[in-house]
Amino acid sequence: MPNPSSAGAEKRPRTHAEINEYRRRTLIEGALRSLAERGVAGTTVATISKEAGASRGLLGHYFANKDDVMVAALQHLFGRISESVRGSVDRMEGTATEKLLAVPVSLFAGATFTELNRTAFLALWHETRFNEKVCKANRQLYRDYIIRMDHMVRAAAQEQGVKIDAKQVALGFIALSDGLWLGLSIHDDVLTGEQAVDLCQYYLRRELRLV
Amino acid sequence: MPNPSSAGAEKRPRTHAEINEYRRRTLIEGALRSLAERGVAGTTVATISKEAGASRGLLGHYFANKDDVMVAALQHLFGRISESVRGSVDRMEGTATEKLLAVPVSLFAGATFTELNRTAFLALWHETRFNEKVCKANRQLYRDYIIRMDHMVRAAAQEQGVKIDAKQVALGFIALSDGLWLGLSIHDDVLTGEQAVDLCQYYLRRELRLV
DNA sequence: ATCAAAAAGTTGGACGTACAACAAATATTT
DNA sequence: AAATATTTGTTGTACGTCCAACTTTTTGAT
Repeated sequence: MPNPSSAGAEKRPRTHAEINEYRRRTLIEGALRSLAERGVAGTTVATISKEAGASRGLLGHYFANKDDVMVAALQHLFGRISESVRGSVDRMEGTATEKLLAVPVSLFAGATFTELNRTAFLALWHETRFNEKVCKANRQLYRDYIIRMDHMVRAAAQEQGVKIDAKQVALGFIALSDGLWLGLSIHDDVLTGEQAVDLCQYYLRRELRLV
Repeated sequence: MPNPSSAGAEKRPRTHAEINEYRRRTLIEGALRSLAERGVAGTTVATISKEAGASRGLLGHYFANKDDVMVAALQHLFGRISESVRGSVDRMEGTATEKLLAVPVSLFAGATFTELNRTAFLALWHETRFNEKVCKANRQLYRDYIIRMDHMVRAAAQEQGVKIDAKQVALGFIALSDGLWLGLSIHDDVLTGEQAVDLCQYYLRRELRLV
């Protein structure tokens, strides 16, 4: 009964290629849901499979072991967020500065800044400390993320005609937004998404001498 | 044989009061070491007890269950860091502004910013999502932390004669430093402790109109 | 001050549960 | 019919909690 809990109405895949893609994806999404709902310690082959609407044994057919599922889950989650941000930034028309300031908006927008994403991300960040493969994957993803932010900051700085250490500003922004992401996921009462966006934009404006 | 791995030379406690304090402390420290070395999923009653130099059954004598150990571990860790920062700030002579700028220095100093502290903290932050008691304890600790930072920011702002939203600045600083704490614990190659201090101080100086 | 009874600290094993990984059998696609 | 997908049962390990036996400290009557 391939009918994962939250996937909703998806027509059943028929060809081997379709099945393969479908199972991989639903198992990964099941892993993320399980991580978000039950945490690292509570996530087992059984919970992942159940969330994915598959049997226990099927996980072994698509992944060598549980650790590999975690790696795929991190890449999937990071990729989803990254694409969402990049998509909404690329789609918009405006100056490099405006695009840079749109990043935090997208980062803390409803579709991205969900309970599932936040909690799963925290779980996988924890996982990086004890799973070498997850750690390596995360390093690579962050390297690319830093480079992308560095480019955006540099373009905006050039546009504003200010000389700044773009790398440093990019790292500061990433640290700030990560802190807000994880902090907010714990203290819903202390800070709203809007405040988080404000703090990030304020930080960037400051660095670009716009305030 | 009450001889915890890393506690070193401590004379064996004799009185019930001493024993009680000693066991509680070493069990909590054992839990933190286990969390840092093995993570949430790898930390069991057996690993905690082993790190503490006690038998498995003893944990049940001092704590109702494993979850309660986690709560105590979070309070212990947070308290240790908090006292370290507060101690080094209170001890120094200087203006309110200088004291505020000393916070990030203390936060990223060798004694506090250790692999053990970082990894254990990340593990316990993850734990907050799935352990109601840990979550509540963390909320209270952060509430106090925010209030303390808010006071320090307010004092520094008054000293500099600038009007700022102290709460907002405090939250921004906490998010930034948390992001750097956790980010750095994952990417040792990207950022040094000095850079983290610079970023935090720069942020605060900016808000105080010192740059 | 002495010393036995009480209290507190401590241990390692037992129990039931649940895990990841494997294997053999069945169903579906090619 | 061959290959691939999928399920269910099995295996050995390890978990948290409980518990009965044992040791050390404390108490209090003398």
